Amino acid sequence: MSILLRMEKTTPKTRNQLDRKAWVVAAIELLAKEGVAGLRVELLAKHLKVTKGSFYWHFKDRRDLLDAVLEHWKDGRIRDIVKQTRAEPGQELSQIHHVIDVYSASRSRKGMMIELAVRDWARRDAVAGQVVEEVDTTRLECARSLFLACGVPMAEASSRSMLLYAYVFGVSLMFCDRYSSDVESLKRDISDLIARSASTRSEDTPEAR
Amino acid sequence: MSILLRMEKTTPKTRNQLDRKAWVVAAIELLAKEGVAGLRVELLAKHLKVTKGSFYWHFKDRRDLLDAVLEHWKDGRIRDIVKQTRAEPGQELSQIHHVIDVYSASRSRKGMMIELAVRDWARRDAVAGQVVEEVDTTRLECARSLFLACGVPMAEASSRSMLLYAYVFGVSLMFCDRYSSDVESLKRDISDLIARSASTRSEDTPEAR
DNA sequence: CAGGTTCCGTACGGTAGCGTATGGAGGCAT
DNA sequence: ATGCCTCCATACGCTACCGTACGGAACCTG
Repeated sequence: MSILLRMEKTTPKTRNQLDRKAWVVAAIELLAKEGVAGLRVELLAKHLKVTKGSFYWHFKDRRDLLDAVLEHWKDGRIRDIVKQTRAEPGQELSQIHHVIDVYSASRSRKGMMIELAVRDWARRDAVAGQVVEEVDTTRLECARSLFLACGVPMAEASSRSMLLYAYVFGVSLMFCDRYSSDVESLKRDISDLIARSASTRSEDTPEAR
Repeated sequence: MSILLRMEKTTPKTRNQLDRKAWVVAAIELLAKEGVAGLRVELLAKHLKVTKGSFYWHFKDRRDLLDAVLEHWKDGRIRDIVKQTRAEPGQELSQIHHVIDVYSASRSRKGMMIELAVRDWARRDAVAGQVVEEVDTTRLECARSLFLACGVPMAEASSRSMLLYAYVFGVSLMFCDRYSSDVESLKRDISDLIARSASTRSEDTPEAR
């Protein structure tokens, strides 16, 4: 009966059957901690309390896993972007600040660790590079549209979008904790620097903050 | 005779004797290409046309090499910082733009590859983290003094310094080539955004570059 | 020239990781 | 119950790498 078949497929809790997604999720976890070079099959299997015999049933080889990781990450990121850059009319400026805040390393540390691991990976792997490029393009377009909605002209909206994402990635691999005593206010000031003209662009209050 | 001894020490061209520095230089080369995980003893020896028997005479183990690489990199970076942030009075603003320009990935690509490799390394290694922190602190202080010389108040000078370096590192691991048709003008605009208030801070010529 | 030192090659044991082959346990169908 | 299919364990060969032991060549010193 196909009904019973589907019931088993949808609730495989009776046995701890691993599927591709479970492997990919665990792989991303390990990727965040150890980097691509540390993403090894047997180590990953140990984390999942199984042997690699299971792995090579679900995946052709290690590269197959890596590709699946990239696809999974790309889909999740792109879904996240459109969710975080969707602003109510008039709320675009605060939404920009929100985006900067979300990516601020201290907040979602785990997500940033994955991000940095993937980006370092992308420096030497063409497939990863392609994925990062697609994610970047989507992010930059979404951020730019936010700036445009604030009245920022096109060229400057592009510049500020690039500055925004380059900053959040760059600051997450700096050690700014020891540099300033008050890191929070420092990051708030930088957030204002990146988004400033979006508020002062209304042709008045040049000194307003 | 100590004279002959020193002559041989200073001109060891007769034989291709390798010293620690030669190994470290080659190691940094490999580090830029493959990352820390790819910095392996036997592979490095092959690049130098010798065997690892030579390596283990000059170094206690692999970690000894890594520490030497970090020290060498740190010294070079700190020397470079003071050289590039030393501005003639009145030339501080253009010097800021120059610093941004130098770190712009397209220029000194190799140096940035090393930089990114070290920073990714520093995310998982305490010693590398300490080195990066020291370099960052020095860089931020030097950049801040440039902003201060432009008349920027203390808090904003700190913010803009952090923004500057976070940007140059962040943008170097993005793929902005496909995003904008004119990358050069885009980067120039961003450079202006980072340094802008330094010029408008003189309470006149708000439209001047 | 004899002896010591410096520097490097060779050979070895040991570990970790990739991928394959094969068997086996459990669920599912007839 | 029997056979098939799914999923995983075990065992194996292979490679790459680390670190050590030892030998030898080139050079210096006396």
